[in-house]
Amino acid sequence: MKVTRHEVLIKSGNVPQLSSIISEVETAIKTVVWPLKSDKFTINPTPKGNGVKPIKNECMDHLKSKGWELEKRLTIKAEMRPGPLDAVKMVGGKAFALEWETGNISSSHRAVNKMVLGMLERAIIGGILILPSRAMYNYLTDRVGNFQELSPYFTAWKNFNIKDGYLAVIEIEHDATDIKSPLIKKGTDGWAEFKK
Amino acid sequence: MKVTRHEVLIKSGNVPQLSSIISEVETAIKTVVWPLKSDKFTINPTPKGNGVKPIKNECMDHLKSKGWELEKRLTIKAEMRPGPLDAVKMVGGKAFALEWETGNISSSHRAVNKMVLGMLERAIIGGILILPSRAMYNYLTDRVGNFQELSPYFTAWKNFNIKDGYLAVIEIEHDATDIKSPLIKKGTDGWAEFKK
DNA sequence: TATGGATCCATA
DNA sequence: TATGGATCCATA
Repeated sequence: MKVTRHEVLIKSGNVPQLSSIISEVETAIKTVVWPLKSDKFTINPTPKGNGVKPIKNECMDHLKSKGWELEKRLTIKAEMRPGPLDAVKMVGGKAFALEWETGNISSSHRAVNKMVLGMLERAIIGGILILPSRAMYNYLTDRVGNFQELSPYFTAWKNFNIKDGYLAVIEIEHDATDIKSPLIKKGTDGWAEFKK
Repeated sequence: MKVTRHEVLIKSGNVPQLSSIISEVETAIKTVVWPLKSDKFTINPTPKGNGVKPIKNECMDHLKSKGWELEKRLTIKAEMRPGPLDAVKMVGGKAFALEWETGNISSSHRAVNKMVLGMLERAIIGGILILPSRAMYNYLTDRVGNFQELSPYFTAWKNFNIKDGYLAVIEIEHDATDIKSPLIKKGTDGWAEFKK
């Protein structure tokens, strides 16, 4: 998998180990391949043909090996019963959050809103959201989050006044297309195939 | 239908005819009944049993009679191909937006983000989002937008610095429950077909 | 019960 | 093709 864009929405004050966090995340993205055991990510270019759930697994495994905690629950606000974040790294006593968006595009809005809220409440020091490019989106489950569709909203999120924090959105894309590459199965079947 | 809460997120500067807009919207909400032709909204209290699509129709019809334009497309930003807003009223040469949320809760995040963006870009002078209460939500399609689940994010949206504008979220609820009231019919989106 | 999906629909 | 939605799933 390759990184095609890295858009910074908020960067201010002091964020411990920021450059190594960014480096770890981008390196982890590049470890993601398809089919499994191959040396790059080759997607079957069937429109809306591929499921999304298993795609992020190798990235998360790599981050875990670098000290990130997976499926970590953080208390963002007292009245929220928080769902887990995909990955969290503790840096200088503070939490840095990573989300690899595989839900609907509207869910991407919630993901960014949650990271902003977390920074305002000082529950996290920063966050990164990973989204497919529009080119990749065309081969995935209809209406999943994608960089292009979220991008008009970037100017709004840039308005937040955060003292110390970092917020970015990373666009990813397959390395190649091949009609002979297996479709990523949808639903729980895809997960089962990944685990074999 | 009744209005159970009206939470103001942004109120600043000058918004033409604001009090009459609020009054029209709240009056329109109260015209919504179920079953049709009855005098109040009586919901069948089957958990997740009722569809959401037809609920807002009477409210929109009432607003249309008060000069609101329905399913109106506004250019929020140049690079967006905008979807329609549920209802828009022109006041003092400016557009005031109304959305009655019937999608997934994550879609409610997008709806508010869009109104904030519209105010920052000065494409709209204000906006109101209408959401079911948690009590009503329990009888509707699973995971639809609801006031309680969105409320932890209100503090984030209150941070925006808008010169002239109004942004609010209104919570609505059925007037009564009755197991003999007809279920509101569901469509075939999402997993509905898959299940068959 | 609560939260974050994962999927397909309708329509301009 | 692009956008907003509507529906049910998985799991703590």
